[in-house]
Amino acid sequence: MEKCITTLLREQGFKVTPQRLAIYQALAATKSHPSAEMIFHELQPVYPTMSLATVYKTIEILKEMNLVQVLNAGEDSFRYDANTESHPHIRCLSCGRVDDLEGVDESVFIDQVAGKTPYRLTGQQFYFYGVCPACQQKT
Amino acid sequence: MEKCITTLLREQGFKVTPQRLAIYQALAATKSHPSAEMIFHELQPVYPTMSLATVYKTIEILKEMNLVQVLNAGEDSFRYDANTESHPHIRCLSCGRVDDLEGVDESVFIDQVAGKTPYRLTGQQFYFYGVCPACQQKT
DNA sequence: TAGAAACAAACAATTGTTTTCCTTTACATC
DNA sequence: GATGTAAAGGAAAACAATTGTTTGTTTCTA
Repeated sequence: MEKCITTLLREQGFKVTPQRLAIYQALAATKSHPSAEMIFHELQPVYPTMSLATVYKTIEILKEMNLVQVLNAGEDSFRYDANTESHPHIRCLSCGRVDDLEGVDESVFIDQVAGKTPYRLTGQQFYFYGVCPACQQKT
Repeated sequence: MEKCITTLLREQGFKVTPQRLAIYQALAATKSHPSAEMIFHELQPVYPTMSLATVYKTIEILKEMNLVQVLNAGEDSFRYDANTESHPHIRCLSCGRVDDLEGVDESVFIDQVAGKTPYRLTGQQFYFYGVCPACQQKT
């Protein structure tokens, strides 16, 4: 995996730097869909000189290379996902966590839409909102 | 319709002002899902003293009263819709317009998700992306 | 290992949105 | 209809997320 991203960066003419590897690996290693801020704080202890701007710029590159997708789950900041496959997400309105929705087949729904709209479809994002199991217990 | 929103405002203890009526009606009269900025510019000629802050404050109230819903179609600003029913939207990646998706039945998909997730579902947003008919012709 | 190209970090600028604070307005009561 | 008061409007400043710009540093080729 590390070899992969290293190679990919080189192929696209980007330099391979520890910061870029760290940011990508932080994203690839979690399912928590962190924001730029969250990545920054996670890496801060290991890379004390890392700046938020570097996180944003690296994500920009990863986005360009199709190694991350951007989520916009109705919050005031973006979240990022190293799983670039289109898949639905769900956000807990109580604690704010964002999870993948597993085992859901969206293709039928997408096909239906593709057949009905005059647009030429290129992608989609599905966001569900609710209360996660942990927060349900709290109440 | 106008009587309706006037009454609703009063019932909730809000004052009825020309600005509030104008903002709600601008939203109710269009299917273009305008942003705060767009509403502001539309009303500017009629209410020269109207400020962007008033637009935001009024939208906040309308949101609270469930008279508008907020869209977050992956742009850098929010859009608003006086149709508060949950329904899928599609955005043109070329010109930026946001349309409703008509005649699409999302209930089967939602039911599927409700059955699979441990979350207690409260809502959802579906965003599709593509190229609108007008922009397809341009290319 | 030298040197050019690309980079990271600090800092500043932008942009959408919210807050502040003072003036004006809506509206219940007289 | 006049009036008092709480709420609303407006301008500007504040804010927060993100994006440029600059400058010294690092990577990697030759």
